[in-house]
Amino acid sequence: MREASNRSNRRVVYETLRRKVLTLELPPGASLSENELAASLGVSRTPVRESLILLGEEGLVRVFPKVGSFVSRVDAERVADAQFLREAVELAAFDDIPETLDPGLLAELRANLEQQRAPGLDLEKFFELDESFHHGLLRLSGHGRAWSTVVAAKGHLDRARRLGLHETNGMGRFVDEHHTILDAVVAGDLPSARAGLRAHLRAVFDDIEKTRRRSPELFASDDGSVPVRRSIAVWE
Amino acid sequence: MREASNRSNRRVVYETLRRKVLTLELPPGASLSENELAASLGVSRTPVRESLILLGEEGLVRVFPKVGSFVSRVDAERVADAQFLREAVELAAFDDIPETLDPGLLAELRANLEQQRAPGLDLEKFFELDESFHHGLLRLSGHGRAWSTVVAAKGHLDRARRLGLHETNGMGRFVDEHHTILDAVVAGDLPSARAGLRAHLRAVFDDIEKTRRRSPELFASDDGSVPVRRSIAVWE
DNA sequence: GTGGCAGCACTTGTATGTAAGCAGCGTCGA
DNA sequence: TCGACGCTGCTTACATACAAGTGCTGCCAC
Repeated sequence: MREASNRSNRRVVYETLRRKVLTLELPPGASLSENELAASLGVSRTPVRESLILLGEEGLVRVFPKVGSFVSRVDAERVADAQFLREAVELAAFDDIPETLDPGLLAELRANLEQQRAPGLDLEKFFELDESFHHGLLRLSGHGRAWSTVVAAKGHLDRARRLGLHETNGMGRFVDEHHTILDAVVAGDLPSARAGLRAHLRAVFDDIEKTRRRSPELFASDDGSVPVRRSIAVWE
Repeated sequence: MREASNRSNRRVVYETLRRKVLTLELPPGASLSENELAASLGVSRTPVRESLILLGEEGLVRVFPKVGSFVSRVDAERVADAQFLREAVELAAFDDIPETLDPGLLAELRANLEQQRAPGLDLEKFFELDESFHHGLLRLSGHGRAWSTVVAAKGHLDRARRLGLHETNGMGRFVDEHHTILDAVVAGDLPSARAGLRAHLRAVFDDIEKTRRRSPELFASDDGSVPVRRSIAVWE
């Protein structure tokens, strides 16, 4: 099956840039010249440009015609929007949890949680497991495909979370909450599962808000002006 | 190609194509050659190609490398996904309705409903008003910005609705439901508003399902094969 | 020193050229 | 008759050339 080849140059460039933006390797405000990126990635401007357009639609990049392209600042409003959307979707999915859960999927979720408990877990690996866990919760109710929309909308939220966890180092608590939620689902106690999930997502959000109050400069809202070219400390 | 407009060619082409796909002026399966479109729109292939990539990300167009680009068939799974997402978002918004509603926004919504009652309402105009109404409901709770994500996700749903309304001609009932919902919100009766909205959205969905059973060929799910080139009756 | 202006360097937007792959069709051989 | 095979014309993917606008920079007049 020749599906739109995942190996196309554009796909590679897009995924590379997206990852770098989300992991803050490309920090908010960073300049993204089509020419520079093309040269450094060893491709022409075309796939780079097409990737920047896609990232622009996602809100992760701002393109100023004839001026330049820049990684967008973390926008508190967009973070709140994404939080609202994901909470709405993940909670609504619980309404459609079937009587008997898919055993294979359940095993997958348990294995995932096991890995979250691994000692010395890398931060990026944790995020990966966290994503997979929440996606799995949606799949339990047959709404796994809605996850891609959530993912596309929550770029700003993810960057904010990374900023927060860099500062608080408190991912252990989130892992505990994951266990509690899954246990409630398995026990068929949906009200508890709902409450637990809502509290979990809200806790993440509150964490972000704390970070925002502590380091407001990271969250300066995008008002349409071109970012000033200064370096900002992103972590440490 | 002189554009006195500050809107880029790409934006114009993108919006034109998107509108034509959603209104079924470009029916599912239609071929979208970059060259042909560029010639007929009076631009080069570049903005056309970039627009097709964006529409591809939205799922409205399928691009087969080295083969061709086609308007995607209405995919029942994607319709269901969009229905789930919009219902989740619109219902969750009701949780955040403020005590006192924004008077200007309320007046806007009432004026909108008034127009929905206009005699001999054009179908496309109705869809426009419907969109605006639901967006307005979100804005009442301060979650207006989440609408754009819903819009981006519900392309397949919109096409399915158009197919359904062409066959049933029953938009009057939906207008009544709009009134009922808004009245409940204004009265502060959120449980009724929630129930009414859910029933409303489900009714739309059921309507689509009826159409699907009647005309399954319009909904053939996209399995990765290139559409066969045959003409299908889209309405009438 | 300072204000103003011209020009340059660099940006994205658009157009076009080149590469490479699939599909359909006609031909040719058995 | 029928199947294999290569040609041909189309497609998108990628590279590059050109256009047009922006903002910095440094020179120059005062």
